[in-house]
Amino acid sequence: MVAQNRINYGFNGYQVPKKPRAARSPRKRDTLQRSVENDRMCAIDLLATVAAGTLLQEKQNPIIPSDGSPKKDQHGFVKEEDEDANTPFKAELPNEASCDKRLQHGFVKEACADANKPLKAELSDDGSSEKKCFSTLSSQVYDPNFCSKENLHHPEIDGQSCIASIVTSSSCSERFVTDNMVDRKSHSEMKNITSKVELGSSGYPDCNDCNLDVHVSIVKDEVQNSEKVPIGTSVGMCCFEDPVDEKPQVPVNLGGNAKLSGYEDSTPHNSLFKGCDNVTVVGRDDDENFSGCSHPSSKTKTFRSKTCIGDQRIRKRLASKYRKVARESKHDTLSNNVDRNFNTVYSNRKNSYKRQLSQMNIPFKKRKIFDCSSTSNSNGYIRNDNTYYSTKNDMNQGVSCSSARIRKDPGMSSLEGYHRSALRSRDSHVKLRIKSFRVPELFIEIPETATVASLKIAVMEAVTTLLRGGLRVGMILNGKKLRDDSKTLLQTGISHDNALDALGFTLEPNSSQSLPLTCAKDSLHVPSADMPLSLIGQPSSPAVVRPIQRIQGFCDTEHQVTSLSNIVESEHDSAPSPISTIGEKRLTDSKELVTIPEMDTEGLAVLPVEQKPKRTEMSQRRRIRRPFSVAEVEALVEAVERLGTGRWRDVKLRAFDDAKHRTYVDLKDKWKTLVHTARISPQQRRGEPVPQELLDRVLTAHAYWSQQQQTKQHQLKHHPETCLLL
DNA sequence: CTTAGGG
DNA sequence: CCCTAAG
Repeated sequence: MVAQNRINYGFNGYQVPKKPRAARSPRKRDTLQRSVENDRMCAIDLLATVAAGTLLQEKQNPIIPSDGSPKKDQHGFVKEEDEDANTPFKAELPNEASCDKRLQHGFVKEACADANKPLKAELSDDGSSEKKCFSTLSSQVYDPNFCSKENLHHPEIDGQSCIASIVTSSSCSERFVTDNMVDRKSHSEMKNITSKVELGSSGYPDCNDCNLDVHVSIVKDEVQNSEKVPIGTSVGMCCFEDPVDEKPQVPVNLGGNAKLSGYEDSTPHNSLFKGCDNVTVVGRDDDENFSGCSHPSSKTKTFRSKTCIGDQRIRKRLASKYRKVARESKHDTLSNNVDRNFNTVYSNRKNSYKRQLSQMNIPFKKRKIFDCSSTSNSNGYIRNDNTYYSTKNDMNQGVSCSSARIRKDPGMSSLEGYHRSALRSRDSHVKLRIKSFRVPELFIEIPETATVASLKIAVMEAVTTLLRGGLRVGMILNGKKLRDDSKTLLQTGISHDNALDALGFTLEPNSSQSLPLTCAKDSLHVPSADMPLSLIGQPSSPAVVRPIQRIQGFCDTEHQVTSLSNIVESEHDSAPSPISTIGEKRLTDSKELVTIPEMDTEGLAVLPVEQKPKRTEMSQRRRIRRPFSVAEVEALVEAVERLGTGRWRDVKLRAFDDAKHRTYVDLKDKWKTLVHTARISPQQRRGEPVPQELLDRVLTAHAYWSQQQQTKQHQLKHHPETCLLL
């Protein structure tokens, strides 16, 4: 609309803008106007505005839970800029993840003010109930509003001991963004990224998003018992869980660990906070550390976040939706090993999808927040980008190995889902609990006609390949990689409670060749209608195995468009238009599921992030190549004819406003290539042939606007005053 | 953030 | 497409 307003140039010929760009540009005009208005605005006005906003927020909050189809917009998470749609976030966090999330949110606040507000609002939704529930224990801890790192410092908070202190959690979902972002810009600032909430928490294993990150929480354990009493002791009151939901919650996969399995059973009832602490790992004396894992089983308790009985209803609804989604995704169950892996893949895909959706909706600016992905970016860190192996899913041997390194406890073998909390006990031992480790994503490429069995095998192979090289544990403290292995925990400061939030663990490939790991982005691949499968297998992702799967039903039928590429791309920053559409739609349908992850992404991550991404990673391609279709070219040409070159933003708004994956830079680049293409002989042209007619127009327009530009410059040079007048 | 260009 | 310098 903007573009249209401004341009009256009918296309009878090209018209030269009469005013300097600043003046012409609606955007700028608006900005100017706004600034003027703002200046006029008095303090009172501002206050009024703020107050109104507050009220609005409050009002909105309640709505969410009740309304089956909440609008994400309300949350206002996304602050958006024009182009970006509202980010759909879900307010409800019935899952385990929610716990983390919430906790994280509190932290997030500190980290990002922006995200903060919205988060708060959302949290409050559930939060209210949550608070109540937990109030007994310690409302503060869970209260998003109050959550702060400081809380961590007060072990007392948990009535019992350690629970709440989950400080850090990174989310997986973010990882794409983060990675990308980080890579791109080596921002030193640590941003917290939260990954998605585990959907699985809702009880759907497949959906767990949690797999992703490493959640580390360090709690100071005042209590001598190594066992932690989960806050949930009194669980009955607060947590109610749907039995259904419960199952999946187990974040950690304890492949084969009986204890763990037991954990599941116990969890539902006991754990107040699920997801938060799934497993308690008691560090032994080993300096090295993790070796000792305590048993998770009976003692393990998870915090289930949030929901109170009142919310049950919501949860159920979620669950059903979730299931539905799961079904669609074809993720049905988590079974064992292979199956699990398999599921993981699917879930990942799903997650990716979600992530993608979320990202798509998230304004670019906001996305930056994610930059600091928890673990991902760092050098040599394993990039888990999309793929996380959920806790529940046992990774097979290979995986187990990796986990084994971390913990000696066999039960803990799952890569993901470690919660590690550190507790400092009387003997000055540091206890850490690792919630989860991210596993590098795997790409698998397989013919559509392949059997499920073959896919399973492919996944297995990918995993095996990944692990074959061996993994090592990396540690990140305060955003820096801990390289000096000889230092004591005391020396590094890890022994301090407050260091917990800054502590992260990563699994890194042993060999220098971590390329696959690094590269792998997302396991989800849904070919889009317009996306040739061939694109999928691009070098951009040197994953071990490149997956090409056609997953239908993942999206609405009509929208099955999601393509692998899209997903990947989305992670970085843009989402394909088709997808976005789908995404929104989907979100609407099942806000909860989708939304939640996003939220996590945005604000939660507290994990330390590597500040300087590796070169190798940086060099990785972030977006998938998406050739312009003839239709797109035509739209571009048309827009440029009218708007001219040099106004790419306007061109974008005018002709590609709905194509989120086409940035103005893309358009500019495309124009550049079009001009080049038009100048070379048809024989030299590659790719989808562009009608000569269009190319001719390209040349014409290009010539026209180039001259126009020159004229303008000339005028400026010789008659600056004239220009000013204009 | 946008542009403009080089890679 | 990516990356960046400039504005």
